[in-house]
Amino acid sequence: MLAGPDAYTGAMNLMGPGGRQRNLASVLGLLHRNGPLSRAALTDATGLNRSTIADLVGELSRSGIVEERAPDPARRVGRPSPIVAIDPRVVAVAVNPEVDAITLAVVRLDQSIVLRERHEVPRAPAPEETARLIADRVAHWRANTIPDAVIVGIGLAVPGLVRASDGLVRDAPHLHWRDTPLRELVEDAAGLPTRVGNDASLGAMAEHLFGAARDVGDVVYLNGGASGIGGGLIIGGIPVGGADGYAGEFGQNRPGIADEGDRRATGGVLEDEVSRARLLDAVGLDSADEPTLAAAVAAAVAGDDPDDPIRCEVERQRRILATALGNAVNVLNPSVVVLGGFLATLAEVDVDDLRDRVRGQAMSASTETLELRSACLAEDRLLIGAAELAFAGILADPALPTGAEDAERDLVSGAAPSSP
Amino acid sequence: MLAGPDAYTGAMNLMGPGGRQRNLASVLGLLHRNGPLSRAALTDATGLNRSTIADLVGELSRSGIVEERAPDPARRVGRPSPIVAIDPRVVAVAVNPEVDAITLAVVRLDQSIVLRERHEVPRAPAPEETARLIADRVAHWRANTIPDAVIVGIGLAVPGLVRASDGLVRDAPHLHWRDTPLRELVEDAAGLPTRVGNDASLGAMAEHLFGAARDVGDVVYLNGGASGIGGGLIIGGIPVGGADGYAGEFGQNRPGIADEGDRRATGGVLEDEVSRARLLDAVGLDSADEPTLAAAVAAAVAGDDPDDPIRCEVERQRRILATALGNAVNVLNPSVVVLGGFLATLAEVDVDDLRDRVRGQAMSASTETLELRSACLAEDRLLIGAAELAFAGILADPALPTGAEDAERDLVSGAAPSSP
DNA sequence: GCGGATTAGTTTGCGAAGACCACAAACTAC
DNA sequence: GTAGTTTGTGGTCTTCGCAAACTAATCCGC
Repeated sequence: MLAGPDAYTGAMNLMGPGGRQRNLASVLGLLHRNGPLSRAALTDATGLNRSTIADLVGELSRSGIVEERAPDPARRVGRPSPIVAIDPRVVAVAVNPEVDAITLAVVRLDQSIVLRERHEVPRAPAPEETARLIADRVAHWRANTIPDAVIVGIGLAVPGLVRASDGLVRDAPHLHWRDTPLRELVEDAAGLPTRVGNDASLGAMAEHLFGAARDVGDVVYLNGGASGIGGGLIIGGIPVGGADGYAGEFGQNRPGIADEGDRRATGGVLEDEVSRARLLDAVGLDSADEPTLAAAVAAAVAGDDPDDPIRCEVERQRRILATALGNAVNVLNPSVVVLGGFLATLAEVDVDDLRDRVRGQAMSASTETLELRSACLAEDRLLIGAAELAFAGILADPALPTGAEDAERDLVSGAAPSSP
Repeated sequence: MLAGPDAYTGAMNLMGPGGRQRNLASVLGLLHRNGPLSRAALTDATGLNRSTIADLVGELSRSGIVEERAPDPARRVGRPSPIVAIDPRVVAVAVNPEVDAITLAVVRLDQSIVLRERHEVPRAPAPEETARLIADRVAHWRANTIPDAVIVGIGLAVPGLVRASDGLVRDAPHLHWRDTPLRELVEDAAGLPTRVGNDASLGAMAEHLFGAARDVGDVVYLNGGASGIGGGLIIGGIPVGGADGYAGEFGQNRPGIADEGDRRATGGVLEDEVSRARLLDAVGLDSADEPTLAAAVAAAVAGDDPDDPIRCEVERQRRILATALGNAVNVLNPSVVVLGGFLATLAEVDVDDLRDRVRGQAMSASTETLELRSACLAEDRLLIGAAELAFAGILADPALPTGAEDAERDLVSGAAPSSP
């Protein structure tokens, strides 16, 4: 594009993300987080002018990112306002590779999950294998399952340390991945913009946006899984990665252990002391899903034998967990702590008691308004979090091309989707 | 203000802080953080157009917030660019009440300290006393010392828990203040916009902006004082307060203590185990300033007696400190940890060794790029932090009236400052 | 069921703000 | 001095959001 001396090149405003982009993002963000809203509601929420909202919605609609529906059967006086909703065709691919399986999903920008596939693998999958599987499945879906979808990108939730800047998996011990350029691998294989994140951090983001900590600005999230304890932080409404994206590794912390008799592991590392394996051991099971474990724990605690070994182990783990949470609360002053996995099981034995214990270990002021909650998105959590990574781009700058415009244009002109 | 049917009420853009305000703030922020810059440098740094920078600087200049100087004797080819600097008349009042004294200062928006006064008090000052002193001194300065200064507000650094939302001092144990509406008290007494913050958090902000962690986005700051250990966080370049503003209280944490023999206090609270008092005790002094203490510690460590009690105590505290730092690093993945007060003394015994110890206690990836640094702003730190609090308003929205315009107008018109 | 009240979409014009351009100014290097 | 470079300046143009006036669609009271 040659720009003559008098041509106004426009388009690129060097001011950076400002003005228009910002407003588009705020409208789209509202729809993304809150679900469908009337134009009137958008006007209210953004504080923008009616005409401006009309214009913004028009632009998003023309880009194929949102669609307008007839107003709800109005229950109020006045002219009914059309409902603006996210176009269901805008989706992301979410992937969660684990030791025993790779889970893939297609997640809509409106946060609903279109499809989910679990591919069992005999042993920990190699990165290349994972990339290939993703590419295959994406191609297959595009051709068959969701031909009219616009896939804006791929998000991966990896159980391990991930460098945020370039999607390099530094160390995922259970997958035996070390310094794996996963983002590059997947991007090359599937030909779609790809982002990689730590599973627990993405879980935190999902719980913050759509789960137990919805609309809460300062959240500490801790998840207890079979392989350890991971976590994530939301501070001031923003997911925290730290300098390299490794933030949130509560599992490696060494909390104080008040009673030396409570110590089981030599290092005093949280995830060695508070662990699902020890809990299973006490319960006398080799493996169990979370409800089974929870039931066994609940039964032991409900019994009246104060020396019940299950009960003792639960109490021991709760004591140490309380100290770890107290430390986190002192430093971060969150308003909600969300617990997932077996940590939720541990907490639910008696949430109020655990809260009191945390209060005993942290400053009173910080714990006054503190709430402990159990995570609530279950198996969708990581997929929603991973999708969120893929959506980050379009949410930050909805004007950026994603392919949705083309689909829209094709639709409008009645032509077949452009694929040479 | 009546707005006729065709009057453009303008001024308030419901878009919130956008466009103009943003650009003014970014120019002013650059000057505030970097010191004087040429207009060309501003153009570069902001990415804005030359003409836009001219306009913005013009507006700031007309408001009396910045001034333009003749270009530096140019050393480069091309037309020299005028230097834009912050007007030295724009100041804030910074206050740091302590048990034995109240320190007040007048700090320029360019971060230089115009004057500092230390008012010794026989016993912990009452809040009302503090407010009255501030009001008196401000009145005095206005009349005598700095008649042409424009005081944009008052910032207080309080050693205790401060609720960020309303400047309520929840608990400042050494001052015996509890649930004291300090912001209100000072605002009423002095008639100036007032902000209150925790001393350590403000120290963190100062070190981040102008000190040891300058230009570093993710910082953990820990300060060891006579009364305990306080701290502050900078995450993604933003000072972190948490839900209520109490974040950063590392001193109340309970880190793991690997060797039970290292335990001195029953609770295992960091600031009971790692404390200046215990260090002084080991050194055999009743009280000492930091250099004296540091010298004694250095001497003991330099000696070749491995059983030297000072050396042992230092090593013990370093072991526990390392665990506490490891915990913080795991959770926050900062790129720099800044240590102040006696914690700097402890660290400086052997910084590399302490770093290695932290590495041993935290995940390797997070500590790869980790740096431990000593704080460097000394006694100015809290005052600069407090002033920053007072400047927050003008920095966020330079267009907001501060009184600087009036001073400028008076100056230009040659009239005496308006004071009825 | 009809007119007023209410709420919200639509259209039009305006003003703010920043980008680009052409030109002038000020300096260095040769 | 002249050429080349960098930067300030002023004018024009585009974008974007707002206000105002109008219109549309609903509810409500009588």
